[in-house]
Amino acid sequence: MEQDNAIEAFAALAQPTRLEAFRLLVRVGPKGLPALEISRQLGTKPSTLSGHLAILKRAGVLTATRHQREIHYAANLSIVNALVQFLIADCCGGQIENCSEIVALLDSAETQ
Amino acid sequence: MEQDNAIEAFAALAQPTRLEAFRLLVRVGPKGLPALEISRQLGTKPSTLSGHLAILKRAGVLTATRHQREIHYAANLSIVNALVQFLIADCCGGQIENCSEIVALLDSAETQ
DNA sequence: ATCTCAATTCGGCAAATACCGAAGTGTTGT
DNA sequence: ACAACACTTCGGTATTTGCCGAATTGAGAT
Repeated sequence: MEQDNAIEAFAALAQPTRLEAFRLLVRVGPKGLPALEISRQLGTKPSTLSGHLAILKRAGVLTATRHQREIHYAANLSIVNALVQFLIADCCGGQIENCSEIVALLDSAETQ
Repeated sequence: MEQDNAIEAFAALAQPTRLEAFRLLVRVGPKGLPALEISRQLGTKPSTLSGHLAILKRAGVLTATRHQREIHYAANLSIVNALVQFLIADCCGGQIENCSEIVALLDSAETQ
C-alpha cells in the first residue's frame, strides 16, 4: 500500500454517507447490495449516492459486480488490513518490545 | 466509537502531511517529537503544521504533552484498534463463519 | 424496435479545506 | 524585566467537496 492509496481510502471513509454505506455493506456480507437498495436504505438520492459509490470503488473500498440490470456493491474487507499495516509499519522503530500495546489491541480486535 | 469520531479520525488521516506526521510518530514511538522537529523532518512551515497537529490531536490521533518549552506529540495507537472495531462491527450480520477471511487478515497483521 | 428500469454523468452553487506570512501567546533563561 | 524560543492564531486566497435535478447510458423485457 502506497501513501496515495491510503489517503484515497481514508478520504473515501471520511464522509458520513460513504462511511454508512461501507458499514452497511460490511454487515450485509460478501453478496453486497444493488445501488438503488443502498440508496433507499441510507435515504440518499441515487445520483448523489452514485458519486459516493464511485469514490469508494475507486479507493478500493468496495467491489462492484453486475447481476442482470443491477450492479451489486460489496465491502472489500482486505483494505482494512492493508490500512492497518500501513499505519503501524515500523512501529516504535521496529523494536517489537515497545509495540506490545498495539499487538494486544489487535488481539482483542480479532477475538471480539 | 461513534460515527462522528470515526469520520474525524479518517479525515485527519486523509491528508498527506498529516498522514506522514502520524506515521513518523508511530515510528518514533511513545516519546514522540516536538512540533518544530516534526515540521523540520516533514519540510512544512511551522504555522501550517501547527494547524495539522491540532486537527490530529482533536481527532484523538495524537497526544500532546508539554516538556519545558516544547510540546511533544506522540501517536495514539489505540485509535487504530478503535477504528478497526468500528469498521467491522456486525461483520456479515454477526455470522462468524462468514468472517473467517477478515479474522485471518487481522491475524497476519498482528504477527508482522 | 420499443419501453422500462438501474445506474451514471452533467451543470451549477454553497460550504469546507489547505496554504502561507505576519502577528500574537506563553514559557524559559539572563 | 527583558530577550529568545516554541508554538499557535489570524488574515486572505485558491482549490476541493458535496448536494441536487435533469439528462444520458446501458441492459432486459415486451
